[in-house]
Amino acid sequence: MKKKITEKSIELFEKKGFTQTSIQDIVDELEVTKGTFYYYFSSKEQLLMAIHLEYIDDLLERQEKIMKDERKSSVEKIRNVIALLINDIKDKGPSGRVFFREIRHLSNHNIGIIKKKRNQIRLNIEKVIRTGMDNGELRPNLKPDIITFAILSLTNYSYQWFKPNGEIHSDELVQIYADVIFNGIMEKND
Amino acid sequence: MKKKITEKSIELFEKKGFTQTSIQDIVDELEVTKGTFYYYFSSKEQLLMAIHLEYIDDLLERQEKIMKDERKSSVEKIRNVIALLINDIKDKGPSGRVFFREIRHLSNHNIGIIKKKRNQIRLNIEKVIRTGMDNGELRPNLKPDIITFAILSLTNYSYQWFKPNGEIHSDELVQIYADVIFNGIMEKND
Amino acid sequence: MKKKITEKSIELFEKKGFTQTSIQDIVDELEVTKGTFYYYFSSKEQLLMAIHLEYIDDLLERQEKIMKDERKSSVEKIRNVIALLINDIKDKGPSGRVFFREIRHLSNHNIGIIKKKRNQIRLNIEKVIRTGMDNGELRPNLKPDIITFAILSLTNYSYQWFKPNGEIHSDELVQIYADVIFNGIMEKND
Amino acid sequence: MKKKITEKSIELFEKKGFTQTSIQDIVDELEVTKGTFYYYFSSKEQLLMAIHLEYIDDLLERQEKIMKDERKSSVEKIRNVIALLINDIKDKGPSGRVFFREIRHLSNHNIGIIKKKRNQIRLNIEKVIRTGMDNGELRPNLKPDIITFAILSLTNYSYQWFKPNGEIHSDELVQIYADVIFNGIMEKND
DNA sequence: CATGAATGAGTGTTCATTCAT
DNA sequence: AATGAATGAACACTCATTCAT
Repeated sequence: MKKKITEKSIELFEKKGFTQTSIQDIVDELEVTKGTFYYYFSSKEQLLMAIHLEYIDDLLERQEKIMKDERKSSVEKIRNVIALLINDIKDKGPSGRVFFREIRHLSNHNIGIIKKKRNQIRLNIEKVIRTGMDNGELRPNLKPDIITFAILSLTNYSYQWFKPNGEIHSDELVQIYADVIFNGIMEKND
Repeated sequence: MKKKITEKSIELFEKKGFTQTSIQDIVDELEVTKGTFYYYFSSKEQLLMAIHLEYIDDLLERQEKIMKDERKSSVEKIRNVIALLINDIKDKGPSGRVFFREIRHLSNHNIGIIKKKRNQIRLNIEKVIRTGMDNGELRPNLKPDIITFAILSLTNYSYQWFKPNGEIHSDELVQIYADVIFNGIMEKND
Repeated sequence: MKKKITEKSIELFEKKGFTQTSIQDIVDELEVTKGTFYYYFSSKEQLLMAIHLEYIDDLLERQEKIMKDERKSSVEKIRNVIALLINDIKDKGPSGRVFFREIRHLSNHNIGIIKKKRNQIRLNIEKVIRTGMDNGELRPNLKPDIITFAILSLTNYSYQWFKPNGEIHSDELVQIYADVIFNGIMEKND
Repeated sequence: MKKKITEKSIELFEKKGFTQTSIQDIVDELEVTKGTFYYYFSSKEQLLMAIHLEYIDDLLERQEKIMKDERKSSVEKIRNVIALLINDIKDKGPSGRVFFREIRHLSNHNIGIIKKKRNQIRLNIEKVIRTGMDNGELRPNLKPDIITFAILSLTNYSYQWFKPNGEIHSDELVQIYADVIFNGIMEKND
């Protein structure tokens, strides 16, 4: 039941937004009553927090698996992380959108917890960029923090427009984005 | 007074979000009454629409001024548009954030109007990319629509993290982002 | 202007009801502002009272003209009064409907004034019925007060369903109603 | 509680009118809160509709019981219907008054539903008049539709003035009204 | 585990009225 | 004679939350 509530909530939060979705809406769709909801969650915010935690913990775990793989070059790791973040939108689209949009409705305390984990993801990318700069895979004059933001912008903003079942496939998008990031769009005349 | 209401609303919408900001909050801060608000705006949504229109119309106008300048190369135009979009966040930060976050609270009809203008901005970028590809400034094998999304991701997502008064100056950010987009981050070994 | 306000108000009060019609609605239709309204009327209720007074005073005056005519029999007078009340709906339909429906929105003091005049109309009918009973025109065993209510029911309720431009003409309605009142509907077997 | 709300609402709607009665007024009198009201009724209009439906359905049902009674002559049926309608005002006075006065505040859709049932009552009377004309109980030259309006005028308008605990008893009123309708008020000279 | 009745604070909105100009 | 800005009290309605059963 807890699982069912979470899933239906994600669906509704994505469609109508957190504030616009009432507990009543959620329990109506599940054909239970409000009492049931409050048996499993102590508040609407706690439900939102659960959704956020599940999303970010899973993502972080999978990212760190990539990061720890010593057989991969820095470039490969970056490419893998881009793939991870883009594919997440394909596979867990609604919860991703909820994650990016509704964090504001958490309490300050909970926002802190989530942001810490989000920062961890960012710092992991920054670190691999630094490594790549040091070992000659990447240009030596980059600002790793800004480059990290550039990568996260590409991936995170894609939830705003990327339709997983649309014309372009997520694998193709990953390839194009990686190509832009690594090679740029300008014609090289040498 | 209409101006004062709009400005205070943008400030509050940015801080607390559209739904979390009540008309009461707005008029309390201005030390007027709700009647005054409704003398100037027929509804809360109409106020939000006014904010959106003002933002997008100004942006579109300035973009088209760049696009029409025949002395500029495609690369220059792209660089100028990146600068335009990034600097907007510096100069009109709060309304930009409201613009990107609260569009959902407009009616479908109004969303349509805004999206049409937003699409125009996107299509203008796409067009200049195509021109650059045709005249040899840009690599010939690009997907202009996706590249456009990449550029918009960089600029639009920056409102999420870029602090205009922080360590990094907006001009510097523009330069780095343009460098990434044009040249990529990978070291060229030739 | 005062006349214009009154007329437009009657029109709107009939269409939407007194409470549902705002001062704003009235002045919008006349393309003036609320200030203008309050220059001519001190309150919304005073406007309603003016409408009521105009209606009832005119009606009462015309009824008393009928009553004082010594050449008319009682039966003729009753028939004339029925015609007067029915035709009023044809000629001054909207204000009649406002009169019958919106009196409740007057203050107690004003309701008293109107009801006094309305009672006068009723008592005038009652008196002519008594006269008719005394002089043998009408059956001697009637209750004049109840008969009066019967007559007023027929005429006053007609505003609820009678459409002046519909199939039946008001003259015909008067004739049928007078026939019912005077002769009844039962077949006489003698 | 639903019953209590309905009853108190009828009482208040009758005293002050639908528009002039706020939900707050209703719940204050019952010493509950607005939330309770909205737990039982989804809107103020829905409450009004419930009142209307209860009134008209009961009336229609009782009328049709009279109409189907084959032992009764047409004249008897008409007399019974007059008694039914008049007594309803005695027994369910307030809801009758609400019924006749506040229908306008229903939505068009709901007005349609109620009017259909109201028309059924009217058509049932019209039919029995036609039968009476055919079988010689009533004068053959009547207009059944207008006569029906006459009867309904007498009964329906009585809510405007008839006080069940006043001088005159409802049985007496029925008798007088039936006498007027059947025999008229004019002295027959034969 | 789950229900359903009830709460109470809050929301956007309306509107008759006032008043300086 | 008319305007337009402003008021403030009221209104229908919403909703997260509580709690006895």
